[in-house]
Amino acid sequence: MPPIKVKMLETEGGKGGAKAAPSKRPRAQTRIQREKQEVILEAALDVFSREGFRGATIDQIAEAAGMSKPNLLYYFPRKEEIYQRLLAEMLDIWLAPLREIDSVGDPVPELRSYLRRKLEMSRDYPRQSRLFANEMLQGAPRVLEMLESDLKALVDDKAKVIEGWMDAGKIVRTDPYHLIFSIWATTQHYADFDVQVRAVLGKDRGGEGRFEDAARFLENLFLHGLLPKT
Amino acid sequence: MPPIKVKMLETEGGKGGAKAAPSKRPRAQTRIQREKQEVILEAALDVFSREGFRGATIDQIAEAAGMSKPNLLYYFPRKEEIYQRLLAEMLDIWLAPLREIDSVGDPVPELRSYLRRKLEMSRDYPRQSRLFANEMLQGAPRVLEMLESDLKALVDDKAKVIEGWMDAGKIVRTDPYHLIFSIWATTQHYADFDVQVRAVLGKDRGGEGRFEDAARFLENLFLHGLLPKT
DNA sequence: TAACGTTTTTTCCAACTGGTCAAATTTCTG
DNA sequence: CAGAAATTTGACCAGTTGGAAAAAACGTTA
Repeated sequence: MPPIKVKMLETEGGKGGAKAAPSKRPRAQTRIQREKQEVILEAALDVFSREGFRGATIDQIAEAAGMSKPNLLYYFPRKEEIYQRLLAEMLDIWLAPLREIDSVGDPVPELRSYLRRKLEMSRDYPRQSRLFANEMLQGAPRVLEMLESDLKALVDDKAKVIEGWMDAGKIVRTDPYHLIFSIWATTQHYADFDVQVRAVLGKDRGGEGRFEDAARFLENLFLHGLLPKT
Repeated sequence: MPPIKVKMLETEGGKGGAKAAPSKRPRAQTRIQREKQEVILEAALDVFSREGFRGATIDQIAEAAGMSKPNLLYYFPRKEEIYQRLLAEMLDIWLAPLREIDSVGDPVPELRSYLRRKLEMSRDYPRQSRLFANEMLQGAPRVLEMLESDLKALVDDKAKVIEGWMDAGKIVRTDPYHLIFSIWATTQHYADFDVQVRAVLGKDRGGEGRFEDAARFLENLFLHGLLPKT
């Protein structure tokens, strides 16, 4: 499956320093270039995921990256470019777990591992989750197209897989789309609403253990629900 | 229970036009004052819920409210004030459903109606939900305190109610906190990630009917889970 | 080490930002 | 209707913003 594309403004394919060498010949990327770009993206993820696109400033990002604003702009000539790059990178890893859902597998281990993987993503990549959430809140101006095409296609596909499980009587007949939504919602909640979760759980239960608790809870919820088996 | 307080910068208690009448006597609010403030808050909700605090500009809000920037500032001298007012108003209605959960009731209708009410809020007040989500993504700088005190207390209380149900064998023994989180997450998802939901469901299923479908699905999920009763 | 390409810094700019202020206009009240 | 109070407007301001330009500093390699 091809990597997800956010309409990108030609992110400086590798001219060797954005503004240099007009039409001479595309040089390979320097070590410094790779490193600094990494640092910048890292810092930008921090800022964008907190403030959203409009709320974030190049100065903030530059400061977080430990360099001057013009220096940063040397590597990424536009704010928009950094953001879109992060978004695209993000969407790719973010949807990987869903892609892995396999029709041949049994639903129980399959769903269980999907839940777990999504929860692990929330634990290990919370900023990416928040970046995406921010974009959604703004109405997804930059990814709407891809949601309607790529994402929809992917979910349609997996919904069919789930329906297959229902046909085989392996799981209860229900709406596969809303099932997927609820898995997204419950797992991403731990990244996007992390502050709230910690605040409510309090000092004692708000530590790393919360993810284990959440995993156990969600597994039970999705498999058995709340009512005792009569 | 007292209304939730966000530390507010004295939102102009009613001096009758923010800058007027220094120390004369607090006049009652004019009709125009009430009306315009309403219009402004309405417009501000639109903008803040999309762009977040930093991303929103007074100009945008003024334009959406159909007035000039200085005119808007006549009613709310600070951007921060508008935002905090919205936040406080919002938290109050937002938590109402949770407050209503009753210990004497039976868990099934009680949880069912909580789910429904929360989902209705997502349908009827999506902007408020997104406003709150935006605040959470930013790390809840303005409401963290109240989350740690008021909200925690409220959830602690309701968690006890739920535990009572477990003790009585009415529902399966599980973590009441994560149960509440998952109800929040699943229901608010339909407001916060509305674009995504619509995009994935497509034109045909993305209409208003999606809330009925979601309600049915969530009810089943929370009560019975996915595995067929053996 | 000289020459060249890369990286960084300094300076600058026009547009936008939140907000002020006084004057002009409108609305209300007696 | 007159006068006072409330509302609206236009001009303005200092600080911030995204970004351009050019020069200075640095690194590499012939």
